[in-house]
Amino acid sequence: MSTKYDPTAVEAGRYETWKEQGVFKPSGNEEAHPYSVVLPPPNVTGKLHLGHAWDTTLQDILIRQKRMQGFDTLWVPGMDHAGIATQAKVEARLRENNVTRYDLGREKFIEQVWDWKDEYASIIKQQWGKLGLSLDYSRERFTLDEGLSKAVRKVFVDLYKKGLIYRGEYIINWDPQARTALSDIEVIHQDDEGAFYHVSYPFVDEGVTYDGKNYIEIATTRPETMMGDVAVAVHPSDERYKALIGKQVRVPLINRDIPIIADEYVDPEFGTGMVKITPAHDPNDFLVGNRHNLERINTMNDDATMNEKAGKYVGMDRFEARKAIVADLKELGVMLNVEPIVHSVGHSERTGVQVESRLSTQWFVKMQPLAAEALAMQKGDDRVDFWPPRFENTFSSWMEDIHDWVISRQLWWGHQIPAWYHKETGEIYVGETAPSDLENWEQDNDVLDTWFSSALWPFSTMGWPDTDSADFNRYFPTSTLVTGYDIIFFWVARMMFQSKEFTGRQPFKNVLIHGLIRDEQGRKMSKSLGNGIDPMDVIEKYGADALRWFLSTGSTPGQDVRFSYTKMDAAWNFINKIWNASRYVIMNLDDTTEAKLPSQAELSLADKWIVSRLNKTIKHVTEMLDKFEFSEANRALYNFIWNDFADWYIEMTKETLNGDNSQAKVNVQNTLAYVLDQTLRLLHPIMPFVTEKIWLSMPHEGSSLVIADYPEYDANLDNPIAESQFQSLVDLITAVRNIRSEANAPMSTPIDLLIKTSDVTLANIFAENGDYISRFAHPKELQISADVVAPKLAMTQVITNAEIYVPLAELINIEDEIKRLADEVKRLAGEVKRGQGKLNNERFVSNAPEAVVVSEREKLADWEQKLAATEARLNELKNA
RNA sequence: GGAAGAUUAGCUCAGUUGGGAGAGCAUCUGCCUUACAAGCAGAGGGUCACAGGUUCGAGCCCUGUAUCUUCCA
Repeated sequence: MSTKYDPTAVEAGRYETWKEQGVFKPSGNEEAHPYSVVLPPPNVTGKLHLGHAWDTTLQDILIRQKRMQGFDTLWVPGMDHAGIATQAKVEARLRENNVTRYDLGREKFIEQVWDWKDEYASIIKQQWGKLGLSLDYSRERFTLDEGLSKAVRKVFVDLYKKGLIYRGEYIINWDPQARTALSDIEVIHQDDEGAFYHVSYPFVDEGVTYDGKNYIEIATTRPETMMGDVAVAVHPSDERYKALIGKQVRVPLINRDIPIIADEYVDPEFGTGMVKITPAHDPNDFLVGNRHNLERINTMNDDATMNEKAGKYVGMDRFEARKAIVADLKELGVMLNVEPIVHSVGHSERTGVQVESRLSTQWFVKMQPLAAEALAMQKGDDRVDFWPPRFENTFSSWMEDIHDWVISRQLWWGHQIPAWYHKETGEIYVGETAPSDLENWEQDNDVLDTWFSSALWPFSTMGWPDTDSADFNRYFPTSTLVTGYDIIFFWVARMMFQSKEFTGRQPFKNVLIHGLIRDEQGRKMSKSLGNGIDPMDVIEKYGADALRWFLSTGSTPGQDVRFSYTKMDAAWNFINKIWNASRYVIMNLDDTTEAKLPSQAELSLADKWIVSRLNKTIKHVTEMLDKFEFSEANRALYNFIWNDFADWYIEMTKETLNGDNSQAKVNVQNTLAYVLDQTLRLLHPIMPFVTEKIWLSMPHEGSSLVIADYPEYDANLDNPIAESQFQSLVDLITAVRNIRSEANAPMSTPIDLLIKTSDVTLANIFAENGDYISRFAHPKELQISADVVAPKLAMTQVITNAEIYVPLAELINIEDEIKRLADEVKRLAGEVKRGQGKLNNERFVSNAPEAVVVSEREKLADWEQKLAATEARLNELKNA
């Protein structure tokens, strides 16, 4: 083994070996409980980023731990076709050669997208391997594969037959670049700089005035939609405008006469309290238009250029048209005021362009009944538990105020809608298979929203709609879904209502929600900022295990985490520590060493102590992982390995291993191997590569840690007495180190060590462990006795039930020592006072739990003893 | 406008039934001790945002305020 941890060497070939061994497949053990996870399918749009690495690492930790614990584990991989995003990428690639998808035609274009898909799918699979994910590739799925497409068709047809899918002309969000409809949640609202254009609309009839003027003032942020104006609305109870209701005003530029109407939708407080109504270009106006039977004038083409309804502006892009219209209004003298404002503007999540509200015919899912079922499910036994629980509010408040879901997309890449229109009669046919007289029908050109298929993922990947399929019966509902809070609406909620509707069950028992990964400055990683970090680069430099350690440490559930190279350094350092501790252990084993714990009778104090500490760590780590508290589990492992095992236990074993007691040596070897073996098992789900590598280099049974048993807590191994006795030893050694440091007396400087104690047990422990004291404190002479007489020129440390003196005639500055002791007395006196204050408080003694009072008494006694001893020594020095 | 989260050491963050404030990094001091100098040993450093309240006891529970972030409208 090299003296430094080299992740490249450790990880090379390991993943391939695991795949060959087939250790990622379910055990198929009928006796075992199943534990299943479906991987959130990454988009085939591109490579995996750090967010994927985080998400999948958490899943792999869970799956690997459960597998080792004997569950029949299944982790299903797969990818998402990501309709709009992937299509946009392929179109962009074509555009480089001045080709559009229309030049190619639908069929040829789709072929190109499949090529793209194959290219990125293979990159993504490589990345999964680099991360070490224990996926069952024999069950890999793709949202567009035959089985999943069948599920999609069945769901569409069933919902249609139940009246939960309908087709109609409504106002929807339109992406004019991708030229497709978008659902509400695919629109990102952001504050943009714009303007309120105040325009005068003159009254048609002579003599009509308001506020002494022959016009009214209308404010709009989107003057380019003026050509579609069909009314002006006021609030019915707005006293200012009551007299105007029913009057006509004339829209400038196109000179259309439109009525002033009353509608409750208008907010009298906002602006002038008058709004122009443009039903074909605004969702609220659309509703107002419906209530008043207003005409819908669509003035734009699907690429957001103006159409013939826009008069002279026809052919202009919407933003050009705005400029031209503003100029013309100024020219006409009807532009009263231009007021710059910052307002919220919708942008397409995928293409980034400003979204248009557009009137068009689309397919919708009627959400109310489905949402109600999902909400009801959450009140029963078959509920989905959110971790942390607050995210259930995110889910339920969205579900409670749900809008119908636009599911048709004017794209080519995706599941084509299983609806056909009769060429002559116009009749609609919806079915899982095409009509038999296909020549008379034309299939709907549109495809379904990608999320329509992702929503079925937990059961469509298990063989549904074949409800007799083995996987569906064995592994559904799944155990845990892991994903980020940013797609609770997009995905989690939709899986929940579709699963409830079609399987009658929860799709997963738990949903673990994590945050986003940010850059060192706390900014979101994005292409435009160029601050994204490729997980493969990180793995290249630090190894997958270090990345996984970082990703599972230092953040609390649901909270964002900042990536930082400092933390990656710390992760690498920790693994290097594990590597070297293991190296030490392995170097010191014999051929006969077994990773088996010797009987209690054969264990030394240090052995009992480390075993007890390990046992507690096992308990804590298991409990924390059961609650998805990865960070807490990792912290316990870190402290155990670095502070307990490496800093203390290993250092102590050097005494025995270099000694001449061969039986003691064998026991220590076995204990070392046992503790390391157990520790590697605990670590394996988190850092699979390095643990496997080390484990295979030491005495072991079995072919791989992947399928080895996970450690279990054993109450018999808890040893509070050993822990407390060992602690005395640690306190003693620390005290001497402290004195050496204070007195600038390094280990090479010889000292004498005088321990004064009347505690016989303690004196025995120190005497029995004299070798350790020698090793760590290097005393020239060691004296342990109840009647030690300390010379004046000695430094003092007081520990529980003992006083420690180190005579240092040449090195000691008596004034400094007096000051140090005086400070110590002050500190101890404060502790004693605090303890007494508590215990003298009758209400504390009677109200606090018995255990707390007892521990408070013990602590006070300890402080009092230390105070008395320190004070005595201080007076001794002062009076001498 | 509604909701959620955050505010703890110089920096990044833990702190899970309320019972003496922690880690990593950074800083200071001393050590090449036969696993690791990317290491070891020792040390310093915090009115737990602010103001009230509940309690024998509050970083933790309640109310309000401030600042920042996110989601929704």
